[in-house]
Amino acid sequence: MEVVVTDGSRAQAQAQQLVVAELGRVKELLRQLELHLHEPDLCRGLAAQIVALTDRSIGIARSSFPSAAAAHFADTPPPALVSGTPSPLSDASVDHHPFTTTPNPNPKKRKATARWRSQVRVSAAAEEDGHSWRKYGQKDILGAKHPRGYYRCTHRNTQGCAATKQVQRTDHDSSLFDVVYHGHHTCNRPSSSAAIKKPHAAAQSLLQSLAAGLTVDTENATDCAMTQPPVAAVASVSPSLTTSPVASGYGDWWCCDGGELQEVVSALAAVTAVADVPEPAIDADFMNLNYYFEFDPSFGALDSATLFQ
DNA sequence: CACATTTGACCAGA
DNA sequence: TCTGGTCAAATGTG
Repeated sequence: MEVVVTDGSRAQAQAQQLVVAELGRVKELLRQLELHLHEPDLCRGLAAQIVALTDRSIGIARSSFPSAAAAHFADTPPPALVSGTPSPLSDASVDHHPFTTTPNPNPKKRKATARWRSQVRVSAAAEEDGHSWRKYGQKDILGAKHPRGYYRCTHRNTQGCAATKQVQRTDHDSSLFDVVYHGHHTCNRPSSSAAIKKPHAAAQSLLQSLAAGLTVDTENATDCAMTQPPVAAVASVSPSLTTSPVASGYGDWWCCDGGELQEVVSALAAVTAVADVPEPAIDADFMNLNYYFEFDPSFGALDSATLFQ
């Protein structure tokens, strides 16, 4: 599919037709899905097509009607892999406090977590991520086949490390896990090499290294420059990236693969004060995994003009 | 004995 | 009122 842009209104009209056509196909696929609910394999295939079509439609809408699309998709949940079906990942309580580890006055009250988080989908074999975790809870999640496990860093008490993660088997493939990380590790890991043994750990390491020295050169971001996570900056350039082949955006959620992650980080490095962008341990798994980021609108704007000037 | 996991209860927010 | 995140006592493991 290709949209030839001649002028703004005409291009928008063409895009509108494309979106309508795509949504029509989505509707038809949903009808088929409804008719074949008793056939799991067929359902999975149809669901994958629906996700892919929806992805394209959103991309068209966002590139052609940026303001309207931003408003409409602002609360869209994160996408699943194109090859899979969506899982019920919760975006329940996004904490917008900075990286505080202040004592919690109320022991039963939810603690503040770091404001950035990333999500990776990993195979069972790659679930180990080089960090030491201690499980502190498990919950059955409404609509999900598998319970969600809650983990915090083993060094939480000894070193005050506030990193946590949630691990949940995906509905459509129990050999895959959705892993949502909250906060950064501030603990000293026993072995740094362990962190780069697994592909998504390499991405975590990359982003955390970047976060440590990141200073975004915008007026609005100076207040939290020292601790501003790269994911926020990634999200803040979404208007450009969604119209380029670099990464796909879903409102306040982002998706890219390992190769795209490198491009995003490189683009960030060009407009930030990061002296050296670390080189992650790249392998085939790293490149093939999808990484999801959350957009935090409380961060200052770093627009496309700034990034690609 | 120290540390990790399990699991029911509690709590905040939607 | 319901749901998801966390706590903490009980239990398991080496």
